[in-house]
Amino acid sequence: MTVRLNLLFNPFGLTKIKNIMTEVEKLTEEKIFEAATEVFQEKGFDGTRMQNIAQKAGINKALLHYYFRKKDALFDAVFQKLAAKLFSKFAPILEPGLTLEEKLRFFFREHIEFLKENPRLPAFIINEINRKPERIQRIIRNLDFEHFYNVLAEQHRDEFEKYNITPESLPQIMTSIAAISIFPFVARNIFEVILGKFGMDFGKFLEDRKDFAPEFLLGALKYREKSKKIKP
Amino acid sequence: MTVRLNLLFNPFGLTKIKNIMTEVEKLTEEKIFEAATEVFQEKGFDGTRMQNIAQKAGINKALLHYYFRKKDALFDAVFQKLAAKLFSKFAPILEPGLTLEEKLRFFFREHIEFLKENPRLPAFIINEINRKPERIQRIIRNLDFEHFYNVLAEQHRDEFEKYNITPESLPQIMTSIAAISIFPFVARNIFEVILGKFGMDFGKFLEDRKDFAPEFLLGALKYREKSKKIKP
DNA sequence: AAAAGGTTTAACCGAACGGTCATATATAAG
DNA sequence: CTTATATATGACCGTTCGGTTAAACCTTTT
Repeated sequence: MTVRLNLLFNPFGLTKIKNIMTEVEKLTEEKIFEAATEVFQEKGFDGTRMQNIAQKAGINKALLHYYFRKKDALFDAVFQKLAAKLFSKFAPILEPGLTLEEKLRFFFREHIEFLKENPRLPAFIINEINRKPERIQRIIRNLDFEHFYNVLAEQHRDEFEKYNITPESLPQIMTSIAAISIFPFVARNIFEVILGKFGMDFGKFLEDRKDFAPEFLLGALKYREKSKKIKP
Repeated sequence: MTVRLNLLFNPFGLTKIKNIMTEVEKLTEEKIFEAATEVFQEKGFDGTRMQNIAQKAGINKALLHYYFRKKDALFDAVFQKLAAKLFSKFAPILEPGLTLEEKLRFFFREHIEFLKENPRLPAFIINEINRKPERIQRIIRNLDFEHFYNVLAEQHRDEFEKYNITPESLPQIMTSIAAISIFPFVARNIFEVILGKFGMDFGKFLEDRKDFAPEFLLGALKYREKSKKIKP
């Protein structure tokens, strides 16, 4: 386990081969990783101090460098894991047996719920990507989007036809779906204050959004259906 | 002018009263401010080095502290100006004489064009707010949202009725509008790579979006009109 | 022209940071 | 028990950073 972890987290060098892994070691490495995940999300790469992570993990700073030799290495491990976590939540879109409508309702409900549990995740990923775009490119380049599109178009050929979803408009629609779901969390601090001015609760707003978002999106799609003939 | 600038930028202390301001001084202060605006947007507060700003402004680091005594003070000045710039772009929504449809089309076109010219602006504001939420609260608390809502509801009473826009759904709709317009810029580096995989250009995507966004949103609103009777 | 006050600079300072090292402690193997 | 190896620690190092200082320079006032 530790070997596998080190291979994942520290791909650049000296993964020590150990026959047996002590329970303590596993705990320490996990404790570090969890502490780092917290601090990096809260403070960002530049704002994070190794001392701070060590403190939160309840260990010495030198021990931090014993497990993850550089700040970069530790950050990369955390970033990669969190990015995968975020992107994996789009996977259910490809599950078979559901109509497009059903998928949309399911997606928004599950996605917003997931983000409620990981509210700092999207802003963290987005900020670090803006700070150093190479990070995401390495991750995204390995994903097979052509496959993604083909499966989706195959599964929903009729609905794509009905709603006039073309290879040209699909990116616009997908972007809007992601935006509607993610943006409230990214700009949470802004909306929270504004909503507060009207005596509204952000938690309530999010609960409402689980229903509002799919209805909103389906409305937009269905209207395309109506106006399809007018503006082909 | 310098006095006014210093009052704005450096509200905590010693605004030197000068009868006459030399041309050089104005240039220096402006040069610093512009350099700081660039660097802060690119690197964020934590990633920015005062030495780097001084270099970009073509001056000495000590002179930087002569004009803006602390990094915080310089950052606050830049942040406040940029935040105002970003939020001010929502103002046209209150202009009289246009229908809701016209406003939406106008807003998306102008807003996306503005963001094309200031692509780093939204991500910068959002990140720094997440890093230190107090920043935005000070700014937002002074805005009169009740007035905003009243004017809007007054101007478009018929359309609000027609599209079933209520005090409860308006935040959802406004959030979605902001999201659809801003999010592509915030997550630009992600979308750019994905679009590239399909041989599509991000610039073209944005141009398309100026038309797509309002149609999309109006579709969603108009569908509400249709289904209003079904689910009141 | 000389005094005064604002502007610019090079040199400097202390604190904080990422990272290392020597050493100690714990664990497993022979 | 002894040896070897992995794990943990406190002290330490070189560098970088935000910020300061003292002195030089320039412009305006008298």
